[in-house]
Amino acid sequence: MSDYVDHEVGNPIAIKKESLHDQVATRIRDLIVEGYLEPGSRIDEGHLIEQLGVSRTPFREALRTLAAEGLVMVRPSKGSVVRKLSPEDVFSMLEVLGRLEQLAGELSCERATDEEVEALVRLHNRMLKLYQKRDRMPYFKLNQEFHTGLAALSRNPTLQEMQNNIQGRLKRIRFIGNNSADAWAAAVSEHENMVEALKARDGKRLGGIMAEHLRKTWERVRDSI
Amino acid sequence: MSDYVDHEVGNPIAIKKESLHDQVATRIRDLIVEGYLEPGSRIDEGHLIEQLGVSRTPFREALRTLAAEGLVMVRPSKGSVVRKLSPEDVFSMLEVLGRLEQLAGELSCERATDEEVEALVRLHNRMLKLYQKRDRMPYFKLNQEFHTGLAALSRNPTLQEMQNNIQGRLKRIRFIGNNSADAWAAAVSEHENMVEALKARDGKRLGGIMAEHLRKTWERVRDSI
DNA sequence: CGTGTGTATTTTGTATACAAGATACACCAA
DNA sequence: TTGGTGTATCTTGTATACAAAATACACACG
Repeated sequence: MSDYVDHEVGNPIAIKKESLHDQVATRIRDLIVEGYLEPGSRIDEGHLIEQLGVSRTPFREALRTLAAEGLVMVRPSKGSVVRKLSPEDVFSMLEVLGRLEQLAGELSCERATDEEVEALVRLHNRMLKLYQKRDRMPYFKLNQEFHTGLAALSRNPTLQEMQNNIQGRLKRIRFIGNNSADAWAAAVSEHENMVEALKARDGKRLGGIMAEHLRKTWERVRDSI
Repeated sequence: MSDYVDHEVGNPIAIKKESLHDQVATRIRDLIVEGYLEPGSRIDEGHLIEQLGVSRTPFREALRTLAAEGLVMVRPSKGSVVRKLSPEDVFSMLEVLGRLEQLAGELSCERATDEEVEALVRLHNRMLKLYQKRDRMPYFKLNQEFHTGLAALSRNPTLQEMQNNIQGRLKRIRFIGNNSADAWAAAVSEHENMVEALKARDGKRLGGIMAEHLRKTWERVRDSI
């Protein structure tokens, strides 16, 4: 989740000291997303703390927050495993995510400033360029940013947090989900529609597009699970 | 969040050994909900571990999960505080919760068995009896159960998890928010409508009622924040 | 051979120790 | 008095030590 740790936001002077705990959590999150830690596999504490060069205390604390985020499972006295997502899990996440982004779409149209809308349009244009070059990885990253960005325009912190959480859990799946050329093209065209609706500030329409987009996302990833 | 800790569900033989960590987390959660730990106040580690009779290790792990759940804020090197909800926070949570329960309503009508529907109706009837006696506290508890129960009928674990998380954060607010007699009556009547729609398996209608119910909940609690 | 039982080894859970940082406070100077 | 500086004290962060499980494994017995 958004992990309520105060990071002195908006203070450029204060040097940010991230606790080992946080660093470790971020690190493991990455390891999971990038597939170095396989879903279902045990997390070898002894091995990892050696690799990371930290003691068990911050490491285990990190595991606890990752458990609360739903990325790992802690089995009492039996160690932790990277959580494995069943197709049903993924489906349920996309079902919820669809509604959340639908709401985000509706609210953004009401609450975003013109500047924010423009910024998102520019982001979209960068995505288009990447699509033309079929530059998958950077496209993927910007895509995440686009969805996060839209959620931010909703001015609803809870919505952002929940969206962020689900997105985090799905990242790995989508990361490997090498959707076909067709699917990619379809997704891009859906994004076109989003941007149009957002510019027109047509919340209902944008919401509908978001819901539909996520519904189709399921079809695009279902086979890669 | 649902705190991915394996509790050997569905195994009546295995004696459940809850780790200190989990017990402490539950305990602190209760302390927060019941108001023994005030929002905004610092969590005195030294004092609490003494009261609880545990060492710092499991205690601090518990704090981490509570932070991830959004109940506590950890300020690096400065200790933790019980998270304080601004009216905007509460509003944003209800905004999201409204959508989630709307979805829950829609899905339940499609996916619940007749038995499950009947069980929820019975729960509703018990609530009615409590309402007639104006027995606030037990009513409140059953109300939570009702909403949780409806979410369960959606067969969507992610939805249940998110709903549970938000409900947990709001518990304290709604707990103290002693709505007026009118407000209570209105809520009861809304519940009547829910049950009707559920029995008729009219998902769209139930969804609408849920969304509206949560919107009105905001009006019912806004002043008690 | 397979199965079970007891023991050794590893892993996990919790407590404690130590270090580093933050806070409180007293004392001095203007 | 007020403001600032240095020191003492208390809190927090991290590492380690110890205890309790769980797992692996070897050996005996059927």
